[in-house]
Amino acid sequence: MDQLLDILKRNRLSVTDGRKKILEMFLKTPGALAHADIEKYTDAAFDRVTVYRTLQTFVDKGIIHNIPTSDNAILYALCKEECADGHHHDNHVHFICDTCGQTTCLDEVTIPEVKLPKGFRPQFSEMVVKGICAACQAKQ
Amino acid sequence: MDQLLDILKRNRLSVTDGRKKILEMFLKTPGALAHADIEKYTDAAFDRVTVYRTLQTFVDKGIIHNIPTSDNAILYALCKEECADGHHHDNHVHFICDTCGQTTCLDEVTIPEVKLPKGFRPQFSEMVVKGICAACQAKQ
DNA sequence: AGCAAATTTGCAATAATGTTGCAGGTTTTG
DNA sequence: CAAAACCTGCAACATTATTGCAAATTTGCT
Ligand SMILES: [Mn+2]
Ligand SMILES: [Mn+2]
Ligand SMILES: [Zn+2]
Ligand SMILES: [Zn+2]
Repeated sequence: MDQLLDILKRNRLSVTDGRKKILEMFLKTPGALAHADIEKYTDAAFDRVTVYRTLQTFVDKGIIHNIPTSDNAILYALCKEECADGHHHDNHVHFICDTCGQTTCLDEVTIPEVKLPKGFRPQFSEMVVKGICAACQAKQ
Repeated sequence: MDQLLDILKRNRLSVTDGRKKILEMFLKTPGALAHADIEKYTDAAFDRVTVYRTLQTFVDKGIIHNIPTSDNAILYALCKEECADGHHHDNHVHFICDTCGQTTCLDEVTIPEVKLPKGFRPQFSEMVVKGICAACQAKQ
């Protein structure tokens, strides 16, 4: 069975055109996507509201995770196998390229633990590194 | 001289009611603030636009820095002495409490370096830890 | 295939958030 | 104190996000 359908079925989601198209986009794209990217790619074939709801559904199901940023953009990227239904395990570093603007999941780079001041109990960490990505570096 | 005036003078900013009030709020607050917090605290005495512009000015001058989040809120917190005019040096970890919602600058906790895949050149890192803060832990 | 139930979508309305130009007001400079 | 520099508030506009509800689609079942 198609990977796309497999993911939707596994998460007990109805298979609809919008979900297929949006999920397809995530499977094809190496980096992260913002709401705006999806609207552009799908050529506004789906209502904005549908895109919002689809992204939220995918996050809830553990199909995609979001990436913290300092500006006001919410970015999303595909989760690996281990995430499921409300339990995310995306403890990898994210890289944002200053040159091309692309955000990459560095799945093989684990977020290091840090020693916190007395009394703080950590549960989950996020780390974003900015700089120049491998692709842009190679073009120099 | 008052700390408040000192900071404004040092950054060659006109001393206005709005800037005094907003800066005062940052000096008093242990955690981070969002635009909405400031509007609430100042009781809408200043126009929204003025608040936006004041925050932007403070960021430009290196008086405050912003903090990455996964949702759509931009948070701001005071910078330490070393930041100035467009050159931020806030390489500390931020902590977001799941219980009280407060975001804290852990100034003494430095963001660790990570080994990136071949070709990636890092320039700047951000790290956010979520969990239960010292204050909330103590109340248990 | 055909039908009923469950789910999803699009539309419209509304809210929240952020940006810009400009005239009038305030602060600074000397 | 006066002129210059700077800052603020208003209005208008733009973008982004949320909600309720009816129509459309998908699913589960015969
Ligand atoms: Mn990721
Ligand atoms: Mn900080
Ligand atoms: Zn790049
Ligand atoms: Zn707390």
